[in-house]
Amino acid sequence: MFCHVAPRPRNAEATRAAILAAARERFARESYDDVGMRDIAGDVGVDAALVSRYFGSKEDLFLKVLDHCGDGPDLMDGDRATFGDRVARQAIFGSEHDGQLEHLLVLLRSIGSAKASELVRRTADESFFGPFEDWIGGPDAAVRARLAAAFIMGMEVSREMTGGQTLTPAQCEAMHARMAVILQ
Amino acid sequence: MFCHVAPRPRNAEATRAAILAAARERFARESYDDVGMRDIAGDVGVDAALVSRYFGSKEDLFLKVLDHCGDGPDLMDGDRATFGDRVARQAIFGSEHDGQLEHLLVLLRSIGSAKASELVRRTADESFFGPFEDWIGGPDAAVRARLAAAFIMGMEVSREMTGGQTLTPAQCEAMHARMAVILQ
DNA sequence: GGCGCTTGTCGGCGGACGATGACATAGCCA
DNA sequence: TGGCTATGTCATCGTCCGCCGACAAGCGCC
Repeated sequence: MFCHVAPRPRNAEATRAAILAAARERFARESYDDVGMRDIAGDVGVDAALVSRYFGSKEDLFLKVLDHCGDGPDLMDGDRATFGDRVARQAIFGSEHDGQLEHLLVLLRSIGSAKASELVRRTADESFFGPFEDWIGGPDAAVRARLAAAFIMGMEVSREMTGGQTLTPAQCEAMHARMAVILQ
Repeated sequence: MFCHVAPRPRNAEATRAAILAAARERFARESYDDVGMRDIAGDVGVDAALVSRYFGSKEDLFLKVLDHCGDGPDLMDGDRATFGDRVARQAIFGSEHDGQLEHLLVLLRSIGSAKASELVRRTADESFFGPFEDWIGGPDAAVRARLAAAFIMGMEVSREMTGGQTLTPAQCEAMHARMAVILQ
């Protein structure tokens, strides 16, 4: 029997990227404290020491993830007109991969851990709120960006806390859509 | 020199209550994972082993804190008519002791830690959302309660993440007040 | 083929944590 | 006063974590 798994090709660049992707996924699903270097390394299929070697410390890795928040699908992708409906659906019903909200989830999970919170505080503005404000545009863009982000994150929190047993999701979505319209 | 601090009087009931209060304070400020038994014990001025003895495990202590969420000042105290303004002010500007929002903060901090999150999921409904729905009243109380709670928590998250550098808090508050009115 | 650099693994160190059982002491009651 | 129980402390265990230095294995080059 060949009981070995296929060994990862010796490609530092690809391995680095895979580690970063796995870390991003983990940090979007669990808190900074709950994610261990061994977990991330296990996802990729390498040793935990390699993660330390490539990214220095856990803090540095987390910062790298924050830096790359602009990659992949974004909640700013798509038509402005359908923003409310689109985002409300994801925030309230979730999605198998939480695609567009992944960046916000990373920020959200950092709440609590003093270390991660501090790191986020220094980077959230330039890496997320700035582009978001620009995308929203119009008067009071900063205020409306923060209100929208707050509402989305709060909805995520609420959904996780209650496990989604609200009996009227349609009304929830309708109200959220209305709120989004108001913010727009 | 009398270099000893005044020893705590031997009163199990009072000590128990002090531990519970300190734990509640800690859990409202830091995440479940970041709060250590030694921290709580240190706040009260007792040994960490005593906390374990009185409350069993850290989980049990956390559950006790959740049970006593109904004590003290509550966000449901006060006139319904001023609910939006009052809560918006605390959520956006904060307060030295975050008085009325303390319960929500405990719930909020649990996000991330898989253990705490699971505990909250089982108790949030009956200990918080239930009374909140009853207090709100009217049609779709459940939906509106969750929307309001989500918005408040999201605002807390946002405030902590950005460190409160938004330049137009007055407009923020005005918008939140309008939102509260809409929900009401 | 053999050398040398890159890529990755292994074992372990030091520290923090929750939990536990043995021990000390204060305060009450006879 | 002398003992007894409630109250609190101390030392320690096992576990998990981030991190690091030493080692093994692949791959290009002469």
